[in-house]
Amino acid sequence: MSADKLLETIFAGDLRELMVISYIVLGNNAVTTRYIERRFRMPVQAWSALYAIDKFPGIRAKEIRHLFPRPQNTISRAVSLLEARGFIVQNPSDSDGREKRLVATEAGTAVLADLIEVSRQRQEELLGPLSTEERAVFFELARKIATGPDLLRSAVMRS
Amino acid sequence: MSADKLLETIFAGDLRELMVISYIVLGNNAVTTRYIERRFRMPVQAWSALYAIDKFPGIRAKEIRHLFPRPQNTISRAVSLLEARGFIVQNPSDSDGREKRLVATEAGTAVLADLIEVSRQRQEELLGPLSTEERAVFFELARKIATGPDLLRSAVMRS
DNA sequence: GCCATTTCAATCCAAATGGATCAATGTCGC
DNA sequence: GCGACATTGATCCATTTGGATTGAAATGGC
Repeated sequence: MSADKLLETIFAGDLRELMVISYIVLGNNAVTTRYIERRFRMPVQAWSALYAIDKFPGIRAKEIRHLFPRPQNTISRAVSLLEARGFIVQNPSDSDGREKRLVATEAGTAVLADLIEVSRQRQEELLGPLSTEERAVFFELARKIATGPDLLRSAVMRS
Repeated sequence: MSADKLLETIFAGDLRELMVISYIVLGNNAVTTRYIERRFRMPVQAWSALYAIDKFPGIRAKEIRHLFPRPQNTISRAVSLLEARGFIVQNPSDSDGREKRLVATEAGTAVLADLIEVSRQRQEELLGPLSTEERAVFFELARKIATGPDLLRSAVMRS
């Protein structure tokens, strides 16, 4: 059976919304993750962290998790990598000796600019099939889902 | 800074669409993957494969990749696991000795019914913030993105 | 028909992942 | 101000991941 036919059937089932989201993300990751790892020698979570640090100078590691919900040790390692590359510095917090305030360096901001530019282009490509209005609607609906109460903690899948 | 404030800022940047999609998926995966691994002792890709096999009896391993774009060895392992559990059988193809036609067993169909039900409930929860109309619009736009020409192969991120 | 090339799926193995634990620091009850 | 508990971030280590290779089978060129 052709790929199109297979997809059509899957996207007609009860789980269509989960399926289509999963498909977009798996497909896009295959392209994006590989490219970023090759070009920037950096796992995706490292550049996500750099993005967060640049946007919010002085952010703490645990706050990055609010933006990119990944395991804690993943963030910890990403931050170590960014420091080792000279893209950020970790300043011990004045008010709490456990915390480190993370700040991007000039080198970090510079590499991030390239990352953002290629990501923006990729975003345009990905959203190419949508008109400007559709794109705005899509974002607004996705934002509703993202900020809904049950995204991070589920009643039906409670552990 | 509060989690809400952080998100609001990220969702206002140039990469807002990528950010919101990534946030939904990372957040949902943290919940879903863990639950399914605990309850069904099965990685997500195994139940995805089972879903595909049940929907398309006789499907070949490589075709599953058209539905769930994951590395080839991942599918191969998932199929082995499903066979070891007695959830599918692999019938050598008549027309091509390399291929195996995959078919779900009764046990496979039974466990899949539970998986589908809990996933459907999770889907309702996740999409709770949307009205019925919004949900239909969201799906239609996501489907457009998913079936667009540049999802699986990128010009700006070509490797 | 024979050999080179392609395709399907399994396997190898270095690297990444993430749950669990740990050490250091802070907070709270009294 | 002392002991119990909580929180931050680093590290440990068994498991998983995925790019690369392999082996087996099919296809194509001649």
